Amino acid sequence: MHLDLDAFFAAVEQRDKPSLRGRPVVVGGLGGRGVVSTASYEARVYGARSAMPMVEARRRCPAGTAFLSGRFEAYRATSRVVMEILRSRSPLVEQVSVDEAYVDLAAAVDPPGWEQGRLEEWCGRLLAEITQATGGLTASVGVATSKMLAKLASEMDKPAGTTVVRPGQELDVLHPLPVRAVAGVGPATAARLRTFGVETVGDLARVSESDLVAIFGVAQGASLHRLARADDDRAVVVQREAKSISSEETFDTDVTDRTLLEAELARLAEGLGRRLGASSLFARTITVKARSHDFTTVTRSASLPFATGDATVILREGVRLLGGLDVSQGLRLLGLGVSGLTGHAQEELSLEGGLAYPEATLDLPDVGGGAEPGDDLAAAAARAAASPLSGRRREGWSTGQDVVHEEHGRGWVWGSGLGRVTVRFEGPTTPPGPVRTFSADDPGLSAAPPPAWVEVSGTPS
DNA sequence: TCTGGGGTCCTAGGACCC
DNA sequence: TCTGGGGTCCTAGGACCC
Repeated sequence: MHLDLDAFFAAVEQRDKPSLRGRPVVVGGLGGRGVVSTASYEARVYGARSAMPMVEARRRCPAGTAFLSGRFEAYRATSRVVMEILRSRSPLVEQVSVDEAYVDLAAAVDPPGWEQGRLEEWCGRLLAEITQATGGLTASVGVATSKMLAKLASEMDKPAGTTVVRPGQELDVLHPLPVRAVAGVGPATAARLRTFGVETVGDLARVSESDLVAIFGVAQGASLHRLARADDDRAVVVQREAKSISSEETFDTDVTDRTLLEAELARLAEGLGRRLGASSLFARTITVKARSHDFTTVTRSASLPFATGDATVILREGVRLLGGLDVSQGLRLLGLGVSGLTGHAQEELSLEGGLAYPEATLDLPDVGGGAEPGDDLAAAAARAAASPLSGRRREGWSTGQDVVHEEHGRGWVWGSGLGRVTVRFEGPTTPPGPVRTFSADDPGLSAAPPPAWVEVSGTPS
């Protein structure tokens, strides 16, 4: 079963503010460059749609339309109520977004059969309970033999409708639909298919798999071939772990000033650090995203040799990455993201023998783990190899990297034999210069200018 | 006043390792 | 007579979804 809450954001607003009931309501970004998140059914009459620029929605909707920026905490709270009801029916609930979920009815506590009428009645009771528990919101559901068909079914009788596609009916329902109905077919794929004369899912089903693979690649080609036949065995997955966290901001007017851009990065990094902390996650890869006045978008990313949850580390890397971009024409959007998420900061892993970070804050040259501005880096790297901590193994060793990490004069030692040492440093100070990497025996190491910070790493031998 | 924000997955090339 | 094959990781961009 697929369940979709009807005009969700707008419906919550109308529930909480009686004066909005029966009136057009548009929820979305109210700034100059905002777009519509949700339009109530009254606003859809005038052509307001999700993803439409807000100015366009304002042009179309009559006086008396409410334009709102949204109250996400209220939406999340209402969503939780609905998801709890779904989980009371089956343990296998996959929440796709705040307003959408799949439920595996085969795993239900009291699974309804396919008999005519009984299934519809079961869904009717579910929808009634949702409406009652949420203070009047409605949802639409679709039930079928696969995720794809269930989702298509849920869209067929909106709002507050139930649609069942029974076994054997799949292709009769699917094949007349436009190709856009297939999961993974968006505007670009639909346009390419049209050049081959493929308009409907039925047309798509007549294209050979080898042709589709030749045109769209292995993954998408094979997927199109199967989905066009209603061959969809994707499982209902209860919860997936996050792979990335990001935050971005579109400016009301394009920004050229690097000081302003870096201030924005600081704001974004703060938020990311907070969100990482809230979920006890740490990230290795930092990504900066920049969109220009002409809407071209570039990303720059870099992977740290360690995982971090620290906003200042994320910010420092973000500023460095932004430094490599040309902002002279102005940016309309700036974003910052982290990925390569793990549940443990490598800094916090303990060493065999009971030596644990951060208690092991030591004078760097003594442990041989790093160097300070002005140090002879080649000598420091050599000392690292000769460190008394050499030979210790870090618990949970997995990557074979990051033996020693030093930052701002504090040594973080992850002991190991150092078979080969590389010194990576960033300099000079503000703004951060480029990061350069040297191997220990590189003569350029001694000749390099004093760095702002140094990171020494090696490969365990 | 053209085009948000938060995600996932895929592809492709290059570096690097054995 | 120049230079294989398999694999992983990293980076950048694009398509797609809600």
